[in-house]
Amino acid sequence: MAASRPLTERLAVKAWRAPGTRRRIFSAKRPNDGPQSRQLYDGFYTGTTRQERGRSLFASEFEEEQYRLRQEKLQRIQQLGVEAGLKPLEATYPNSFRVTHEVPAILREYTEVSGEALDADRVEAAVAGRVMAHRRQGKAGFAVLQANGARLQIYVRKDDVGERAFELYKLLDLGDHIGVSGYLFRTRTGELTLHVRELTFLAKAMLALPDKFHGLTDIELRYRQRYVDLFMDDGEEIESTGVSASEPIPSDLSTGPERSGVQEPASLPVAVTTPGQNPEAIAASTQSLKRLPAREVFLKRAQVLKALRTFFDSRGYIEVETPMMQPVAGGAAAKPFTTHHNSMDMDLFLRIAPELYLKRLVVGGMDRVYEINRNFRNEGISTQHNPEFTMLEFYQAYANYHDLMDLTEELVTFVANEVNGTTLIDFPLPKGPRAGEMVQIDLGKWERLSMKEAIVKFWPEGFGHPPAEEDFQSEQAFSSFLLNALRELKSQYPQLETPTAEVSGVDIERHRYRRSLLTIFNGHRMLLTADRTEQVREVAKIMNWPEPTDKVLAEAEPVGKAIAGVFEAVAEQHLIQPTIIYDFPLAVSPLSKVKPDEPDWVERFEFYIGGFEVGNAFSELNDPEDQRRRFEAQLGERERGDDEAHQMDADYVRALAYGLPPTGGEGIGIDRLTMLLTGSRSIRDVILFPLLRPAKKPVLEKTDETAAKEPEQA
RNA sequence: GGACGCGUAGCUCAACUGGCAGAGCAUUCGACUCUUAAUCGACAGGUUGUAGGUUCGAUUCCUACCGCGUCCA
Repeated sequence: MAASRPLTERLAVKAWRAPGTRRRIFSAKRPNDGPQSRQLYDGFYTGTTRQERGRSLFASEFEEEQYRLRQEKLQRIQQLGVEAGLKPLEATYPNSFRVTHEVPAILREYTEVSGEALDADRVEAAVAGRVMAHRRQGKAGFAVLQANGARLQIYVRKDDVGERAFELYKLLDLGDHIGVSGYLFRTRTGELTLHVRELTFLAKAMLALPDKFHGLTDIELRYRQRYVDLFMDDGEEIESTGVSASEPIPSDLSTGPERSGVQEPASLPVAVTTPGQNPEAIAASTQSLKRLPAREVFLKRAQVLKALRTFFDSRGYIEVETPMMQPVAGGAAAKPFTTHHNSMDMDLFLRIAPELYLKRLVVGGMDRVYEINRNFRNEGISTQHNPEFTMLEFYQAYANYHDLMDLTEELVTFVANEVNGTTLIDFPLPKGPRAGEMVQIDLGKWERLSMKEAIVKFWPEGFGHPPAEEDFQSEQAFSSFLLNALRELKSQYPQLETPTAEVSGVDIERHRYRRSLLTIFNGHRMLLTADRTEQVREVAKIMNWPEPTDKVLAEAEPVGKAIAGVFEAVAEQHLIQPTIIYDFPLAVSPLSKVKPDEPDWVERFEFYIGGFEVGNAFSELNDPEDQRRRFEAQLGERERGDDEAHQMDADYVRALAYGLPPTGGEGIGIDRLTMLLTGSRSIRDVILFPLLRPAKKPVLEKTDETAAKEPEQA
């Protein structure tokens, strides 16, 4: 059958590119149409309605042409099938195919069996899969079938399958699904191959597969068309950051002797293949320097979930499901998504955390509960943030945060061993001054630091002395301390207020780091209470800033917020090996129980791995009066403009009034944990369908009517 | 929200200082009964993300916008 003339000749109309797309599309809604082009355009799909034209979209004429050609092939496949006695639909889209072996099972079972053994004792098999390679060689050919993530070569010879089946074989395209039966053998080069005797067509790929060697490398396309990514992606070498990996961070950023990450040998290929390791271990470590194929990542994700359930189920926890739509979005500091229930005429929020419901269950006598489910936060998107993400939360009555620290270490170690068979991971740091650097992390080795200790330990050089215990004691003390730090920095580093884009002759990374610290130490965060007017003025003077306005002066923050902010600025990025940071300021912890002897601090910890927060836990506040007061304080924060401040939840206070036993509770970000266990640099790599802006280019959606008509027009 | 980078054929990538937009894979046609990123021969495939500007001339320079990425906030 002759290829038809290019569509352009027939249609005399040019495709245009929709704004913001890389592809040319046909659409009835073409902007800026002149009368002439509109006329031509209207003639494009004769006999179809305007609406249908609007939906009849291909990436290009080329793709449309190809789609049509494959429809013609499908017709011929149908003919072949009908000649062989099949009904038309059985020939093109049969309902099933009975396999005797799964491809991965065949590979497992016969990988060690020699060609001679296979010839002597023939193994018959029927398998099915997607055609991923198609090599014709005159009256024979090899193809590669992929199923369940495994690939098996097949050998098709005209003499063996007959004229009709070989015609069918010639009509196959990459991406088609077929079933084959025959016997196993080894080729001259030793590859396990199925010698085909019968060939059954199962389904057609109407669109072209990506480059067979490179696959999809366009990150956007991998996320948007995950269905392609999943069967095409076979991983890739992680770009070598070997040079920066072995370089320590600039010396004036590393203060103490405790930069454990720096002193670790970088996990270069050379480093992992130390003598004495068995071959599998070497292979495994070498492999881990490759990005895992998408499919593998999501298989591991499933194993993570399974391991978590095993862990909790075996400890007497009950898995529960609590509302995702909540009248009050509580349990965390975050902006919620809003939705509306029509028949009840009621606004609802997608939950930002299950916390308050789970604690209600503990009130109800479910002493150990856990939930693994989605949370939704209406915030920015980054390599560690997706608007919907999966959270594990668990609560245990009669436990406190010390118990949970032990449990956390046990849990992470257990999951790592279940999923990877080891607690060692090679992980590309996703952010901070060492972003992109490969580090080796041992998920079985944990360090514990109080927040105060962490601030002292990671206090940067050039900012004066780190805070002393008494500096944390009062607002006044911490405020003066920060002020001195600022003075010190300014005296040591006069370029401080120069914008990063304008500095010259200094290390940009170092400069950026100082600037980012500055944002923590500066203006509004220095305003620890409303009565800081003089200090703010002094800061402004040091920094050559304009005289603070009343608005700035009014934006006072509690000292606890400033301490937590300083912790994030100086310490978080250094917490690469698993680290528990415990004892948080009360001001940032509206649901935690205070420490009995330090009323401004609460029994709470977060744990950090790879430079970011993975989990958060505390001894739960169970005094309803105290809880009510804290909600009210949060309302005050909210009125001051903090729309992440916690909302009042009167029913939760009521639940507490029935009596919550002393309880420890914890939340763990499953996506982030999965990132660590799969070596993924972005949260989008561990979420099947991460949120993206809708593509302007619609994915294929062609009406049957137009599709059927066109060949006839040719 | 800011800074930087990217956007060229279905896919993966070229195109020097502004000078005729090119290759591989895939597709189409042909050859080949042990190939494996098969090979060999031929054809076809493009409004260089969009809109404007500078220029004799723009994929290249400038502006705005769209999308994505990275870092920062």
